[in-house]
Amino acid sequence: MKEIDKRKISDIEYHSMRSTRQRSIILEVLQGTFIHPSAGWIFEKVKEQCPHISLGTIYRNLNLLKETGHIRELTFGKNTARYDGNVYPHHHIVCLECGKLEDVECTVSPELTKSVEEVNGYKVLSHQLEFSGVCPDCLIKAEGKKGTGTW
Amino acid sequence: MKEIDKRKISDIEYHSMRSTRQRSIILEVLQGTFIHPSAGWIFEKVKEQCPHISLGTIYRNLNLLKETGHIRELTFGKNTARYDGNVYPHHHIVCLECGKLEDVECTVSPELTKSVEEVNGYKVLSHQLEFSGVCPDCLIKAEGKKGTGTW
DNA sequence: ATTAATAACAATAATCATTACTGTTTGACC
DNA sequence: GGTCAAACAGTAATGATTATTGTTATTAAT
Repeated sequence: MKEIDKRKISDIEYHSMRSTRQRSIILEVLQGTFIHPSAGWIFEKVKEQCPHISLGTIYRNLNLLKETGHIRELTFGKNTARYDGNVYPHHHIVCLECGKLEDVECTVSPELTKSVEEVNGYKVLSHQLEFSGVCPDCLIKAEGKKGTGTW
Repeated sequence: MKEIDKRKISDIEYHSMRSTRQRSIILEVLQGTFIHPSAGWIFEKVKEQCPHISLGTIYRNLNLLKETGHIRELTFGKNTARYDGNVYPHHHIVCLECGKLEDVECTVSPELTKSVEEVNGYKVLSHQLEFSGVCPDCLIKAEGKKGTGTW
């Protein structure tokens, strides 16, 4: 087997994927937003640069990028899956009113994981902490409505 | 408004639901298992006592029971929803090999929630901590396979 | 540079959990 | 027992995601 010079190839290629225009645009779009978009949103956005792309391509590439560790897939409750270009470990909070999904800076103590492994006997590979509530914008709207008595 | 004598009516009735045979059986089945079953599993189980029940009734009642706080709905990743008759606050761990879903005894510190409220400005209403890994049974199976070199 | 092999593509059909609809039955209250 | 809304069974519809098919484009070797 021939030795590969890793310096010459892009991150995507190193992960044994071809470098395609569609794939690059999808990754760029996802890394250029903070809204943790859905596959549909990404589809619309990528179409601006690549009008003939199909939804299947979006899904196929999101799965590939997820498997190679370039992006994260977030599945919150029964809602449609959303994607995160930030793979640095972090958690999320979702607004129950408007569906907004934001990052949360906090850490689950490693002792907690260790205790779960001891008590339940599992090998713990990952954990996910999800908060849900009402975002500042929706809190203000609710306050306004209360004041005018429109509900 | 007439005063209701809460002692005379069941918990379900107090929550402004009729007491129906189907609904009672669904709740009983769910409270009588620890496996956190899916709607389909509940459907099969309830059919033993109620052969003509339809899947729509299962879903409609699971949603009603959830909304009235009798049960919890667990949505783990993209998997099908699973239900928990234990509404006492607790968290879960899922086995990535066999899909088993078990309870975990641990608490997320209230300070964490408070800090999220302060930093992100949300009113936090709930949180969910989900571990994933490999359960003891599947760990043993994997060990066995390694030994015999069958993979 | 040409070409062969194959990964990725667009378009579309299929899947599957869940929800909505329709006409019928049943429980709660008088 | 009669009334009537709620709940039912059965089934059709929905919608996100996945699979399929034939075509195109990228890589790597000649």
